[in-house]
Amino acid sequence: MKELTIQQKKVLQCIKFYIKKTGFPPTRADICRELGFKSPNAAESHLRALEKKGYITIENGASRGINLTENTAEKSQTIPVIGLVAAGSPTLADENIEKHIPYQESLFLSDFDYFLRVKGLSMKDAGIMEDDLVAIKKTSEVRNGDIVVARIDDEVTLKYFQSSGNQIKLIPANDDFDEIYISKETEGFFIEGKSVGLIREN
Amino acid sequence: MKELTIQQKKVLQCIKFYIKKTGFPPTRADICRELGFKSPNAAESHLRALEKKGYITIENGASRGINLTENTAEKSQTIPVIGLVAAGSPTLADENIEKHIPYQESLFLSDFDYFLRVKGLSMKDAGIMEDDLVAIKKTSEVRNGDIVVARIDDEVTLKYFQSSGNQIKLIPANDDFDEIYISKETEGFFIEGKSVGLIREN
DNA sequence: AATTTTACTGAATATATATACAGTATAAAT
DNA sequence: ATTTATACTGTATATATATTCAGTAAAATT
Repeated sequence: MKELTIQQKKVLQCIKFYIKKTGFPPTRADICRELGFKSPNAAESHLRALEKKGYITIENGASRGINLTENTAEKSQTIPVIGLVAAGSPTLADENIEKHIPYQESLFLSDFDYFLRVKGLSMKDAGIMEDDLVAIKKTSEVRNGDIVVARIDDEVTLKYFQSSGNQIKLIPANDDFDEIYISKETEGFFIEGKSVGLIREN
Repeated sequence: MKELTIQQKKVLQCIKFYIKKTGFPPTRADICRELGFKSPNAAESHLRALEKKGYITIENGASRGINLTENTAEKSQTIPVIGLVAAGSPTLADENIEKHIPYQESLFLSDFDYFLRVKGLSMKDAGIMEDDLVAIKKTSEVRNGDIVVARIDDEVTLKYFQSSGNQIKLIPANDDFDEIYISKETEGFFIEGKSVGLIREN
């Protein structure tokens, strides 16, 4: 999608805020009032620019006929929370789902698939504490230094990822825990995904 | 909340559907078209009934000025993110607001007023890292062990709170930092609020 | 039995609103 | 170098829209 100018961003923010506040979109005059414009045509032309760039649609002739595009409006959804149990993989199967919590798409910088409820303190020095919810993006494409969800047979752990050649090192962020060395081809070894965010509910 | 008649339910559903479809509320004429009424006053009086029963609010004089009540539509809101700068208190003044992020009411167990962007590692051992967003509830009622936002003159810090008698101890969660001892009556000392949650965006 | 609420039609109207037109000026793209 | 996009002010206007008033009629409430 085409980039917006600073003023266009302001107008778009203004529309979002107005809808949140009132429940319906602003008129040209409302936008002028909010942003200090003195002519309704200032708002009009910004709206047409936003329309042209695909951020909104405008129903011609309708009052307040502004509609935020799907990309523009943050949709609220629910996302599952999965318990990190010693035996049992974090799948999206019903029996593993602790609960669903609401979230906004743009909460984190990257999108993600589920929350993992952390047990234990093996990633303490990375600021990941017991009962934290780690946002996990399901992917096997991980890079050195990523915090990953690794499965070894039925055991699931959250660790730093470090690979060199054929060997993978899973490094805890806590001196009380040991590093795990494993070969890429090991039967039952699998990278479930990586951490892209965290929520602490206390 | 007072019960709705079948027709009133139809009108309410019509409004919800129209908003979902178009992004903005219907006019009286729109409702008539959708439900087959021949007079705009049919819609008008239904709207006033819905308003009277608390399902919607109507902004008088505004076109499409229909707003679904909180009970009627669960709205998502935005909450400000405030930078924790060495000099300058975390107020909700515009100049301190980094950005707004969307959130759902039930994201954390407690409600809160703003997010504080963490600078430095003074609370590292509590799992609070640089650039984390700490959810702050504005209150001066804090208990020993709470993580609080304390202001001393223009300096704002995030620390564990510990009080005994008239003396307050502000304890970092990092051995590299020193504890702060202060009297309750100290001029310029103030508890801004306490941490009730955390978000890490990486 | 009397009153209020619901559920409309139909007509009228003040005003809220989108939108076009005429300008000015600067920045960006071709 | 010329065109296009950005970023407005200011005026004007057709029409989209809320809203009031006058009725009719059945159902629910008091």
